[in-house]
Amino acid sequence: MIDIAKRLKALSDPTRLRILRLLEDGELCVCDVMAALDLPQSLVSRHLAYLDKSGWISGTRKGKWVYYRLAEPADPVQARVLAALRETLPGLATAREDQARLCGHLKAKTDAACD
Amino acid sequence: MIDIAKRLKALSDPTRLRILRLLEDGELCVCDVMAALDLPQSLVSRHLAYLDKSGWISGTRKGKWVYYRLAEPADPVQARVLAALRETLPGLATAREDQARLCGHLKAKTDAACD
DNA sequence: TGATTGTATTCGCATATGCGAATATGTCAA
DNA sequence: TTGACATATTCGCATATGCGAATACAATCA
Repeated sequence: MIDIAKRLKALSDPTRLRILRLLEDGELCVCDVMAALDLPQSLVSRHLAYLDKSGWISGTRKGKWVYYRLAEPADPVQARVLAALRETLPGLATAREDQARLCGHLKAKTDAACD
Repeated sequence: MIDIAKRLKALSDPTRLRILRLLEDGELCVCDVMAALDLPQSLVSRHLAYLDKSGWISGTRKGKWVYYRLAEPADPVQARVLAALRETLPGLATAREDQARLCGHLKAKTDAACD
């Protein structure tokens, strides 16, 4: 019971929901998330660490960068909640703004297209 | 985003998950919940008020008693999370202990059978 | 090696949260 | 009305949380 509560507690913050939303489209490094959310580095790093510790995402270092991606759900609650978020978050205004900022950032960085 | 976060925050506490679990089987008054959880009245009342305000349950007064039941889900996230909890919580040891205490309490109170 | 860039952690402080104890409110019955 | 009972709220305090600023750590490159 405590475990489930702790895992859900990680989602009780808008910033962390925004991060999960972003990672639904694929892995991102910390600086990408910073740009998308327009938040300072230490804050983003802490939120990522929180999501990591609570089992929602996992990060792997590649050179100087640490890339975070969604983790494999560890139990049915987590899997279902993820599905529910996937269904609902993209429609929210905040999520679309984040997406737009991320898009601009990635374009400037890699000159790649974005959706 | 904030709304979803707030709603999920209500689930970030083991006691409130235990309450939701109990109410999955039907409505209960505050004193029933107290007996099932073996927790003091003011604490139980506050947790119930929290779940009520955040849209997970709703209470109606019947004479001296206030009966709480699960609320109708207000959005897909809530509906899916509820389904996930329904699937997972009953298997946990804490939930079964709560259930046993509730059973004893109801038996003493109404002399009815319990499952 | 030192410098630079990306990320993580620590520190300090303001604010939020959780809880028991006490008190208030609400309802009914006599 | 008063008293008894069920529930809600308030108060006070200890603990937890969130955040910016600063600092530490890690990896790459000159």
